[in-house]
Amino acid sequence: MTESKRLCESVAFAKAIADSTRQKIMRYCCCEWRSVGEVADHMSVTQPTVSHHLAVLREAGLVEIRSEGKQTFYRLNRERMSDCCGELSRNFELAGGARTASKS
Amino acid sequence: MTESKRLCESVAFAKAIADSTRQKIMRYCCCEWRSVGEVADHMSVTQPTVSHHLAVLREAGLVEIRSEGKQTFYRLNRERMSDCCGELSRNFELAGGARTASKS
DNA sequence: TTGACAAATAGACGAACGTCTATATAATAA
DNA sequence: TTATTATATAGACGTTCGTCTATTTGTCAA
Repeated sequence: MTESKRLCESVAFAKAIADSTRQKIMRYCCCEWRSVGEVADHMSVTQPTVSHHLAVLREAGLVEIRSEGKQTFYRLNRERMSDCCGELSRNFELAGGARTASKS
Repeated sequence: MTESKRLCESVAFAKAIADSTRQKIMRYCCCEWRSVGEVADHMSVTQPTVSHHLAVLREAGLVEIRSEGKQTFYRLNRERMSDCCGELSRNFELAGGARTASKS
């Protein structure tokens, strides 16, 4: 993979997480499956706004999705998160990169 | 430090690196001191635009500065970069966090 | 099928952002 | 001092982004 491609992916990752509402959602969905309604109740924005942010995270591959009846559950994709953090580190030649990322 | 404060810092970090021009600058200044003019010559944007981006990176603590005569040299602050990546990992409970970050 | 509920989508609106040109500031040389 | 060079700042302009309300889509129960 070329360097510019790698930078491009790191930029996409950074853009996806560069919002406080989204990071709050990520934190809330870090370790448990959460329905859209649950997330909206937990925060100070409307349900469509939550849906919008979840879509941004989904397009960045940062959340996993599971449907059940009328509800849709989201959970942070921690492996992806780890990979992205590792790539970020590697792009700027930090000492050894992040611990959990290895495949390139 | 509170969780919301931690999230806030991760958001600020993400915003600072969430631009392709800035990441190109960071990459170019990763391992060598570079003057503003050098950076501008290396890229496809004007000198004031480079100055603007360097100011954003400076305010986020992501570059170090050194003045010499008329010139100003910038270099990526890799330790800070490492700390921010580590904090990002820790905020979302990745397995162990980044390798190089430990103090909290 | 109809009604109720959950989530997604559409469209509007203001704020924030990236870039530019023009200009100001600072340091050196003549 | 004046001219020159390097960088920063100011202000304008178009684009992207986050949020909202209104509506649509999808799923289940009666």
